[in-house]
Amino acid sequence: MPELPEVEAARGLVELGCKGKRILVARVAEDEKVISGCTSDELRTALEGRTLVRAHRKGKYMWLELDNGSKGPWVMLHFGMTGGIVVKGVGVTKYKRAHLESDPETWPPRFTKLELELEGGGQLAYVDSRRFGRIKLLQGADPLACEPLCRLGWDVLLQLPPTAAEFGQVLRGRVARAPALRIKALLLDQEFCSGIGNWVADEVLYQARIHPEQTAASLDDAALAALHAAIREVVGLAVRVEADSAHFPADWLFHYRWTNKKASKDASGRDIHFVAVGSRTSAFVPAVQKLKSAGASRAKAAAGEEAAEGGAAAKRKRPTKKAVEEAAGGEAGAGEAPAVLSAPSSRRSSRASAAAGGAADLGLQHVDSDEDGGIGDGDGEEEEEEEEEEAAKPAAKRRKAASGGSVAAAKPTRGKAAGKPTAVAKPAAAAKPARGKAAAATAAKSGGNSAAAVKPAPGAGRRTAKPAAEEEPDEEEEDELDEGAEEVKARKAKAAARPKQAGSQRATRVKAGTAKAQTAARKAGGRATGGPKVAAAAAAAAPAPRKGRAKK
DNA sequence: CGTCCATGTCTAC
DNA sequence: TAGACCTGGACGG
Repeated sequence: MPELPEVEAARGLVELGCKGKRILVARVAEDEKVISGCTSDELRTALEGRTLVRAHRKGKYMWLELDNGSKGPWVMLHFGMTGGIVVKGVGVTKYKRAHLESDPETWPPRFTKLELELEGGGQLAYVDSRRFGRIKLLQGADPLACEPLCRLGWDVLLQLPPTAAEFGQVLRGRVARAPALRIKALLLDQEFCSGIGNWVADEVLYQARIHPEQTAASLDDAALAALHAAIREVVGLAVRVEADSAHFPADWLFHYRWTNKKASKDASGRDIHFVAVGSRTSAFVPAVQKLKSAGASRAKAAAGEEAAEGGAAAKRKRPTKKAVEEAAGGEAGAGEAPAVLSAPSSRRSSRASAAAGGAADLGLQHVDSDEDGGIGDGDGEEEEEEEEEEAAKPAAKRRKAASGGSVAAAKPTRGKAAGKPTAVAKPAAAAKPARGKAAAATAAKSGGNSAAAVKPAPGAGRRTAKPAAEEEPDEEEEDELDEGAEEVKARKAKAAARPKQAGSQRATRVKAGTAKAQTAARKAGGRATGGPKVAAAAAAAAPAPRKGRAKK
């Protein structure tokens, strides 16, 4: 999810857990989707025996510097939507992502694609359930000159133009060639600036009070200045709290946009609307973020066009969801004084800006010059964190209120999420669909994803026979299974205590998987070689493949 | 069950 | 500017 703040947090995590340590063993999953551009053996070889010197980052990409004389290769990591780093014993506390929360006992975590065993006993894993993430080797002395990285625009944390004026200049320069480009789309364009993802973009626009569909070219100086400040503030703060949303200010839109219940409202009770910009959902608050079409609508706005605004937005989002119903609703008088928004915002702003500004300066020279930096980047800001924590409390409360009773379910759900996978996945983990169509027919397609897909190094692991040797699971898999058994017990106990929903749902799912697994053969091919060990178990437990989901 | 949604790229019509 | 690519969770029936 990683958008810049989370990747930065992951970078810090990697340095925290691995910097200066030698990599004794590297296990790489047979997943040529995620491990791209090189074989898993090549990746393993590049890592084993080397010491991790540093972890660098630009935008949403991160790469590892090894003690190979800076001649490469460098190990590049991208997290897609669901990727992340887990450090045994540490990662769990650092990361708040539900899908990364796992029992410390469970190792490697589910969906591990790369696992490092470090000297001194530390262990680190790169996980990615959806497999949109990428791990690849970058050759040469300058990773920034390599393919994915060389196309990235300035990093929004380290290379944000220091002044609003400069920022405006850069932005206008880019926009000159695309007068119709909407600001949201521009912010998401990694070639323009790197690191902003969907939620950061929405948050930034919300704070800057700019409508996501506003044409970038139409933004005046004031708007650009607000945008500049908002980027600095949102990104800076998110990074300082290590991307832990529990520490985001209570008034951030972030807390309200995903409360999948109809009437979403922001911290001040204003309606949140949704529009698709560039095929991504944009959440915004029409009461604060008004769409103004250059000049012309100036008059309109003056003429009290509030309603029209809402209406327009509603129409656009129409295709999306049912949030339309409440489109017409109030707004009438809601449009005023965004107290919460402006007051605390500006208050924080000054300090946040100062901090981020410094980073930006450094960044302009060296993208990754933040050396020790990263997480707590720079000069003392501890006090501020405390403050954020304070702010976060109300956030949690409000969130509950906003999402109705669903929160009650959300909590347990999480628990379930953490528990269920292991239980269900254990067996699944042992399954590795083969490439053959025959195998494809039987094996559910979850192979490339399982922790067990992590193949031990030929030397270190032991038998790495051909996929043919499907019977016996790797020793490490066995360990896992054993280990899992106990946990399953514990979890069941817990499950019993929590709302029945969770339990029954789980059962249902498993069954569903079975049924589907039998029918679903289709696209089992692809990654995950390794062989269909325990295909039966797989069929029984592996979540079945979803059919084409061409949403229409 | 089925349907929709998701923190991100990448690629065709 | 729509799909594709993948998988899991929430929710509706």
